[in-house]
Amino acid sequence: MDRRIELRHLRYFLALTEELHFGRAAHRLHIAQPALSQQIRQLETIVGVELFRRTSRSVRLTQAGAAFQPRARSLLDTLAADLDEAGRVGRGEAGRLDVAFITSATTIVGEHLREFSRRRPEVQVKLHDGFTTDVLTALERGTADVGIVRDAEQRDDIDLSLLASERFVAVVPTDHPAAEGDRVEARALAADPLILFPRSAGPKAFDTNTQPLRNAGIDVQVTQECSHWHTIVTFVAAGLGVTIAPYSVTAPLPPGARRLELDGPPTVSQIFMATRRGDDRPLVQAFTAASTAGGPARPLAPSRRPV
Amino acid sequence: MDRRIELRHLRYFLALTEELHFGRAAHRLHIAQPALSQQIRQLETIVGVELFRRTSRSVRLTQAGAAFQPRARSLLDTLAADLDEAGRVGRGEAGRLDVAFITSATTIVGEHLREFSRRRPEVQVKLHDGFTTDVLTALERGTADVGIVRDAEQRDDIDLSLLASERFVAVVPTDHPAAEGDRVEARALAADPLILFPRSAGPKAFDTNTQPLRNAGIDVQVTQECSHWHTIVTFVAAGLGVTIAPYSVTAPLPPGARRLELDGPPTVSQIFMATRRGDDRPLVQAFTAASTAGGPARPLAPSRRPV
DNA sequence: TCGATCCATAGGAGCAGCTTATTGATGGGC
DNA sequence: GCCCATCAATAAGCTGCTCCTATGGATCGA
Repeated sequence: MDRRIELRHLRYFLALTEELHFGRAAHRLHIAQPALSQQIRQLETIVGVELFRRTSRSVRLTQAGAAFQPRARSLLDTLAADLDEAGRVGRGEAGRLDVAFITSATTIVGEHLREFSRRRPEVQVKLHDGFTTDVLTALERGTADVGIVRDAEQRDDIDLSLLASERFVAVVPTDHPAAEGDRVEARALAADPLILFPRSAGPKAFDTNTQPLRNAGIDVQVTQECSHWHTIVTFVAAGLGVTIAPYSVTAPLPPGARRLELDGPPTVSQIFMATRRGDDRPLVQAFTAASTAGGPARPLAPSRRPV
Repeated sequence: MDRRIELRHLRYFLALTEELHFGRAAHRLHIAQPALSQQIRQLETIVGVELFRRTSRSVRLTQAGAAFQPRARSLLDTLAADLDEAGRVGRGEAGRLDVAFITSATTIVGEHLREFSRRRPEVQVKLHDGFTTDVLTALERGTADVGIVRDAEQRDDIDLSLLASERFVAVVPTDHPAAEGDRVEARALAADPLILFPRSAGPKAFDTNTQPLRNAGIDVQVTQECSHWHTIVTFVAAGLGVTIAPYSVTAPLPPGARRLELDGPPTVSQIFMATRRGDDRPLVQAFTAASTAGGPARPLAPSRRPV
């Protein structure tokens, strides 16, 4: 007789605490009265104490029963909420998403995030900024669920989906000869020292970034290597050289630097969302899908499950 | 197929989250592997999401499963604690006890309470002080579980058990002729105005309290009626008259009043614990029993129930 | 004293959950 | 490259628990 407690016991117990009448409580539970008597008795042997004091004329809660009632009630409520929550997580409506992104994409990530949060207000997004290598490492190791990188190369284990494109622009010191106009031809920068991130930080990104110069027949030589765009444009403003940068990292510019549109065949920088290949988790799917237009993603009336 | 969730599902789910292997988890649960597969599948249809991603080589938690695990764990732990608590309440080892007592018994109630709290540290005692009528009313109405009264008369619906006895003493102003000694004969107070509570506040208590005077052949006439002993002895100290009081309410006395032992046949005031007749709740029994000597009331190793 | 009410008990039936046996898929070893 | 080991899913039958109906027994009002 070492039966274990089941939720049935709690459900029956609570019905009886409310009705204080075996017949009515049983009716409400859609069972016959003897079944309820049995189960309540069983619960009492499990707990080891009398929960109801009954005569043939009345049913009253004992102190132990009175103490147990709110706890049982709360337990069932909690469980219902937990099931609901698990369901939402499973459908990608709630949960936590780790997003790793390169610092130079902060503006675009922010825009995307605002849209995603509107669609999935219950999802907690954890952000991690870093260099391209950090982002990819986080993705590989599972530290991040989604990575956001710029001009990445294709890989077997990673899916890329385009998040945004933006043109490259030139950034020159305000005392540069070309700084008086709004536009510049790449070849006009041939003699200037070039400030840029090291190629090792992202070969494909580096090559894309310098494409306008190579299109103009310039032999690309980086005079000053910096890791952060913020540092690069600051150095430009200080008159140490010029750079070619994706538009979004040049707004705003520090005083002393000036942005110029590039003449010639347009080259774009592409920002990708990167996910592990085969990662079909709903939240990941929802995040990458948030850039595409679409209706509200969550059902209007979340179904409440009986417990 | 609208089966309801049961604790069995949670127990099986948790075992599987820990083992991440159907065979081992089933073994630990003392069931066969297919039974576990069935129940997990059933749980998943109830929740509406996949909780484990399984291949024939591996079993992994999904995000929904990972989100549900700590909640399920906590639910079972909570339930175990709740059952434990209900058991303790049922055995009178925990819970709440409402004790109504007369103000003049404060000292004795305090002593009794200290002993009771030592024995039942988990019981929360709620105290209500008032006059004898308040105490009895609270007991009748169920507002109080135990009442503590002084020199009460027997009643059909209330059980009395003696808590303490104490002698009566006289209290006189320090300028009273008898105040020079330590003792006094009751008849020496015959001419003094008597300060006491009204007889209507408790006829039996009043009669007991005035017994020493009546033994001395004095016709008892209360000159000044007060409800609280504190007020009575203050009036005595102010020289308005004398009184006869149970010892405990005369310690300490305000300046200006002096306590004298009474000569003659001793009369005692009895303090009773009053309970509703037939109230066999363990806490009530334990409280009334706390005055009698006895070992520790709670088992040394409370049994932990499996859930 | 009789009847009504209501909880407990008794005995039987149906089904949920368990069992063993087997299938099917995956991955490692020779 | 084939075979075997591993492991979860499926199939089919059995067991035991929960529920049922019928009845007993206690209490209260008329």
